[in-house]
Amino acid sequence: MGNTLHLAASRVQIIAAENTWLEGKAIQQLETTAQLPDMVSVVGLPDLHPGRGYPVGAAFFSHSRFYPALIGNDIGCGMALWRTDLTLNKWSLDKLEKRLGSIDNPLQAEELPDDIPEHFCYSPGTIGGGNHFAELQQLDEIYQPEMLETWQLSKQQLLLLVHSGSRGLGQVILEQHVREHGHNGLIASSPEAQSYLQQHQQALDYACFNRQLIAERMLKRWRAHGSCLFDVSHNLLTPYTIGNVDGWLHRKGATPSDQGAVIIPGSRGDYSYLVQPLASDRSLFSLAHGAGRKWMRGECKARLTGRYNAEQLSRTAFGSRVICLDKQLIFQEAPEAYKPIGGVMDAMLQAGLVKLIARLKPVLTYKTRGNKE
DNA sequence: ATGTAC
Repeated sequence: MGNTLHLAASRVQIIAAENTWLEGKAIQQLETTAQLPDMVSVVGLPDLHPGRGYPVGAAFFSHSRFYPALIGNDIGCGMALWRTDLTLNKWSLDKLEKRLGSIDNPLQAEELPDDIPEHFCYSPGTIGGGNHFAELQQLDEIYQPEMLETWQLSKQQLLLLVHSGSRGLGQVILEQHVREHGHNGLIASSPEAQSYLQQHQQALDYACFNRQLIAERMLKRWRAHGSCLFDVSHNLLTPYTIGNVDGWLHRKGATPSDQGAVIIPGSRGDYSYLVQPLASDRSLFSLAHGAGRKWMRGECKARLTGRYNAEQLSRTAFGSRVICLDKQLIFQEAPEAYKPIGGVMDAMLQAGLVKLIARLKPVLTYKTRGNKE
């Protein structure tokens, strides 16, 4: 191949600004992943951070073989943004919080449509743990008013953002895969690959359906109505042709830039940005999926415990509220544990990957009502 | 990340 040298030089790309801070371990993981057999190129996005062996906030392009372990257990995890008819004039924060109650218990069979696939049964209607959340947001700054007209969105209307995935289903799929194939990946033409792709699709479908269940469940508690503006996954595998290579695009915490408008959320105490992606092969058609962790989960409590208690962490600088009765989790998910979203956006703007549509700020975040020490 | 493994 005539362009081997060029390929070798550009096998690992990182989208970053001068002030983007990236953990060394994450870059190391990115470089290690780039060495996997049949890997063509990898891109670290500005929210790149270490994961279990492989980094999060990255896209990986391979040919003839793909790696389910790169997608991880939460196949189909993503963001759904809903327009609602809720306004802060109609409902106080107190009332919204009270009326929402708990959505920690899975919906029962009788609360679900009866024509759904059998595997849509893993804790339906629940958001799960970790960085998952459901959040009411309010428009704060508008850069492209015409986009909001297209969505028939006024400044008073609250938006509902749901970040969740395929719950136990993706976990079962990955576990079975790793048991049988370890981390060697699958030859794309093999029957095993076809089988994984079929299960992967089921997980994508379930994750999307689950986000809809969550949104509808919340709106019902508020006696409100809404409609989904978009639903985009950031953990998925897609067949793709890039630079004349027919291969496989793995996105792990990487938001697609080829599916229309998307949202890049900050931490629960930071802004979120609605953006119009400008698709680019330089970023493997991907964007950051959020702010990216700054601190490891295990160290958050010790780092913050002298400054805040759990109660204080349930209120943010925006005056928004975070419903999270799990004491460990609220420290792990504190705004300080994440990078500021501004820097992530700067890196993507400088790289010409996005055009801003609007800035949103949090109003009420749901994590869990499960009371845990 | 996970109807969590010990």
